[in-house]
Amino acid sequence: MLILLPASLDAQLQRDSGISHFEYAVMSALSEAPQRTRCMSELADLANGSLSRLSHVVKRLERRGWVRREPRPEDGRYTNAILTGEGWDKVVESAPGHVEAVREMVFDVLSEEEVEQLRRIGQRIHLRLSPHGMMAQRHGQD
Amino acid sequence: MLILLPASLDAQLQRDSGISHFEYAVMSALSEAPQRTRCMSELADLANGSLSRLSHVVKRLERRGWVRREPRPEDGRYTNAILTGEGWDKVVESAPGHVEAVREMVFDVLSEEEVEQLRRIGQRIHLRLSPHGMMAQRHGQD
DNA sequence: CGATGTCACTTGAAGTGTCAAGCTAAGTAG
DNA sequence: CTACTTAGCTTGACACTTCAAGTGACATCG
Repeated sequence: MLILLPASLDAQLQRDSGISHFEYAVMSALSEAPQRTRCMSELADLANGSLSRLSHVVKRLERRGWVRREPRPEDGRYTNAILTGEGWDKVVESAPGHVEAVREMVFDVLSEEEVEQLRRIGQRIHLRLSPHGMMAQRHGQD
Repeated sequence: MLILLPASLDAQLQRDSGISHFEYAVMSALSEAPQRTRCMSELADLANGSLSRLSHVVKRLERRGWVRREPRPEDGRYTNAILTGEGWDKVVESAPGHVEAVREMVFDVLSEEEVEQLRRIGQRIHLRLSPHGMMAQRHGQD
């Protein structure tokens, strides 16, 4: 399940929208940000990827006209990635299909009770894996 | 969680044993087979990968001395992949660390009850995603 | 003011995955 | 026996990820 589910979700996005799940995550994170803008390192964290990977991907998204980059005015070390109008349209066009796929693959086959159980289980495992979760480990509490 | 867990498991294997999760799955599937032997297409299914990907990976495993290939005697279209002695040792050496990682990341943070819930939930989603699961769905095409 | 350090990011090369095309062995029809 | 089809697998080109090294902007210290 841990292999098939991510692969299936990736495949749906690739098939229906021509983008990878990572690209979707990046554009989606931008679409929810104030000014549709975030700096690269923040974006890398949100999309769960390395800065290097993000840099390559944003270069491709820029080439496709969905994102543009500019240095942050008050500190030139930061690079702001900004979702363009076309990028916004792309997210709006891709999102419903992706959400529907998640519903079909996951929520449709579970009862309401199971959804709640999965939420708790996922939360615990996620907490254990996130950097913060490692801290809490010794004190055995969440 | 769906992003972090596979990534963390991959990272553990890469760090401690120098192999990818897919390579581990391939060698593990061979180690459990009669004669430590399976044909390529069967192996691709078991490891949840394409035949092409498997072919490339087995070529690399062969170069590292962990697997060898030979045509099946009674039907030359099939290629048998066979785990070597060294390959067996590699699996035996890698398995405990990987099993322990899964335990730490998943089972340690869940109660017995939650483990049982996760088993049921995983089974349902897996069934929905596997080719057979699509059939079982009430004739709904997508 | 210049040297040094750090931070945020980019780049190029090497490795890996994917896709389409090709190869060989076995089966089938005339 | 020849021609065609199918099954199982391999290959090569291209795209993506990763890793190590590099760049430029700002901060600090003498």
